Amino acid sequence: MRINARDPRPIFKQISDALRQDIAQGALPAHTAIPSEREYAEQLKVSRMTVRAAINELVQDGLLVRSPGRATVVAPSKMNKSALGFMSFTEDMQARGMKASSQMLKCAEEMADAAVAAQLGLQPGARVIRIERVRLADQEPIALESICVPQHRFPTLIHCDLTKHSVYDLMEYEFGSRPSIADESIEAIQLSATEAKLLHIKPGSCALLARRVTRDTAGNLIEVAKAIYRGDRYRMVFTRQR
Amino acid sequence: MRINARDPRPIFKQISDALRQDIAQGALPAHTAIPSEREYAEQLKVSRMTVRAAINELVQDGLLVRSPGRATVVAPSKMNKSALGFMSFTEDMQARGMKASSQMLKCAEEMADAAVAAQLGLQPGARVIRIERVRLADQEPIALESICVPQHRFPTLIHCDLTKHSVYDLMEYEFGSRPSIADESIEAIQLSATEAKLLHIKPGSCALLARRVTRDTAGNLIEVAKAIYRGDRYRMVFTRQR
DNA sequence: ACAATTATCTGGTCTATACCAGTAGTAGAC
DNA sequence: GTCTACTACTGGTATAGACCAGATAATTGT
Repeated sequence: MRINARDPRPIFKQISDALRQDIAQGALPAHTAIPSEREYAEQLKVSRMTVRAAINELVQDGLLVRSPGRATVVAPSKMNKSALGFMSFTEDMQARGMKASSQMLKCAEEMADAAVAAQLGLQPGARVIRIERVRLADQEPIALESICVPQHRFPTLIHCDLTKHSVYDLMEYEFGSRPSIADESIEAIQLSATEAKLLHIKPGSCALLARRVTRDTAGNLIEVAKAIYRGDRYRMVFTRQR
Repeated sequence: MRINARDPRPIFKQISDALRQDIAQGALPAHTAIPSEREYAEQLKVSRMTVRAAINELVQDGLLVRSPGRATVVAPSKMNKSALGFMSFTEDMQARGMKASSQMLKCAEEMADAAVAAQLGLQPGARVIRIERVRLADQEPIALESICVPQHRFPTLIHCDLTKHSVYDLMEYEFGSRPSIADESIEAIQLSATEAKLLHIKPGSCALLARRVTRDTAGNLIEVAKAIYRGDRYRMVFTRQR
């Protein structure tokens, strides 16, 4: 490896790119200790701070792990995967080895109220599709779900067979809009009489209220969702990284 | 703002924390240009590279945006919710513009029970440090928190001043173990009489129960935490990507 | 009044050096 | 042999300076 002065990339970028490639190609397997920062600096005839800038980039990306006093080593590949990800109810239950089904409460076009319009970036009164369902896992009611999507983006969604396909699958494969990133909030609430009845439990029981605003890969706002999960049957799990 | 030489945090961290707080509290609204790196350096009597390190952290977190030739500005608020990534209670409250404090219930070394030992990858009976606190936001009790860390990795943690520094900061800067990735689960529960009393609300009220197992950047298991948040005062927010 | 130049800002990169706190191997004391 | 003290390493932090390219504002020349 050598530094090329005519390369338009900054020096630290040349170093980090070369290192990144070595790791990707397996020339540096997991747990391998890379040469020390001072060694790199001397060998490449650059300052140690420049080498550090290069290594910092890869540490940030989770490809390298620093061990003060010891060395910097290539991260095990399991750490390289960003494990956080959100799922539709269908996927969620599938991951738990249960079968998801639904009981439709409402599926209709309507005018967006002010709150929903704002969350979806629409004019108040724009047309949206609202789908309300009781969600079941292995035939047992687990959650109440209400989702709202802009009508102009998914015009024929109300005519699709929602018992056969998950809404997310339809969004992606029928309308070319893949859910990609979501802002979510979770709080603990007490169930009202109506909600409790639909979930077959006592009014006043505890439940999780999850709200979600979803964007597709292009950054379009595609869904606002509200879901109420039985506190006695559902635990939400996820992975966070910082 | 001033640099405190007796603060265990490195200088760049003191600067970035102060800036982060200013942004969270609205002292620096979105699109505000912050002073130039050279200005900060001169005013705080530190090197420009140190200021850069602090600003880099916030740019990384999406709180600041650099504009070469112009200035560094506060990111628009929709971007700057330090959304993805997990946080300590202290950071969480800081992000909401509130002041975190604690009321210590327990801080002691003890034997790990089977469950905790398994989660931390220790032998049953290994020594752990348990810290139980009531967490307050702006003097109001919000959460009950119980964390458990392996004694061998943070041997002197019980002697640290936990009122001055967050446990995560101490882990990172006193013991060189930066929390990096966490498996978390959330459920809705009813408060017991004891819990309700500590939180100053009625027994049987709804609450969020969050459990967390945390690893540091090197992949070591460093913490199991359990936190109970008042349902009427706390909403957990985060961003998911898939 | 307008356009072109210049001076002075900004962040981006880089150097060379320094000291610290840990880790680990080794040489010497016992 | 075993233990301790030393030493040579590691990455972590910090300094003070330097030059670059792009953006901007001030100063020119016309």
